[in-house]
Amino acid sequence: MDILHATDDHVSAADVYVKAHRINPSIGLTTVYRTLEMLTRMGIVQKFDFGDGKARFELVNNPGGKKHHHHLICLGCKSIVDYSEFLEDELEFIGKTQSRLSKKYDFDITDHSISFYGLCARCR
Amino acid sequence: MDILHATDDHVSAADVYVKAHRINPSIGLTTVYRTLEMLTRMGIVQKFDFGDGKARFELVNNPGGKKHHHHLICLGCKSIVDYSEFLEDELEFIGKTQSRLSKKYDFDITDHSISFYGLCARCR
DNA sequence: TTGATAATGAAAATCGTTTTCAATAAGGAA
DNA sequence: TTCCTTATTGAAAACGATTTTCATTATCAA
Repeated sequence: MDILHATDDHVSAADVYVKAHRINPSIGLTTVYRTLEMLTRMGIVQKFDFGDGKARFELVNNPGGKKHHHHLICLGCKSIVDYSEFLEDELEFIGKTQSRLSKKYDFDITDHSISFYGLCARCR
Repeated sequence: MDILHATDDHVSAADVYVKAHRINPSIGLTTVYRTLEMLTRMGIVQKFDFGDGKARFELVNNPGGKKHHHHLICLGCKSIVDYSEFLEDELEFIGKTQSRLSKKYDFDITDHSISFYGLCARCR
């Protein structure tokens, strides 16, 4: 958790492993996977899938830090930008849509994600 | 493409392979992957990642069929519901947000995806 | 018909992730 | 403390989706 806390990035299991291993070389990759899975199940960590074959992890509500946000994904270099602006509009739209969908499809909706895809300045 | 056209589902490469193989047993899995990748690059097929480890494919603008839609994903059984209702609200919200994000982050945004997560009736 | 190039499938390689398993650590009861 | 049961750990193996390699087969223009 210190490691997750110390970085803004969306880290992969391997990223965490490298950092953890640097601190304590006796830590194995398996433990990193197990711990990330547990933290995810506990709701402390959120697991993302950006489609590049490896999962990314991020602390939920990194205290004093990250809050609700979404992603802007560059299809060129696969870089990811977090954004958390314009959430008022989102709140309104999502709230409305979610309640309509819940009703119509009899789903108990607990979460959502919005991603925008495109090309960043460097990849254009 | 006939195979993709004949199903509403989000099929995996293996799904396509099984169906293709049934029609012509000389078709290999490699070719299925290669073809799906090509169609995706051509913009004819869209590749999705629902976080269950395998990619799903779907025809873009399945003529007379699928149009712009998003997904409702059950965290229990991993089933996926397409929805294409309430797009007027979405259009407004997405359009506004997209143009703001484009400007702020200097991104050339070409696409977006919205996913809702929760539990379907059977998994509750 | 020929020859160069493209497309194909089988098998091997890759890579992220999960499982197995033997070794070690923890923790409670005696 | 000592003993015993259970939990945690990491290395190595297994796994599964996808990609790469490579030799074979099609394609097609000259």
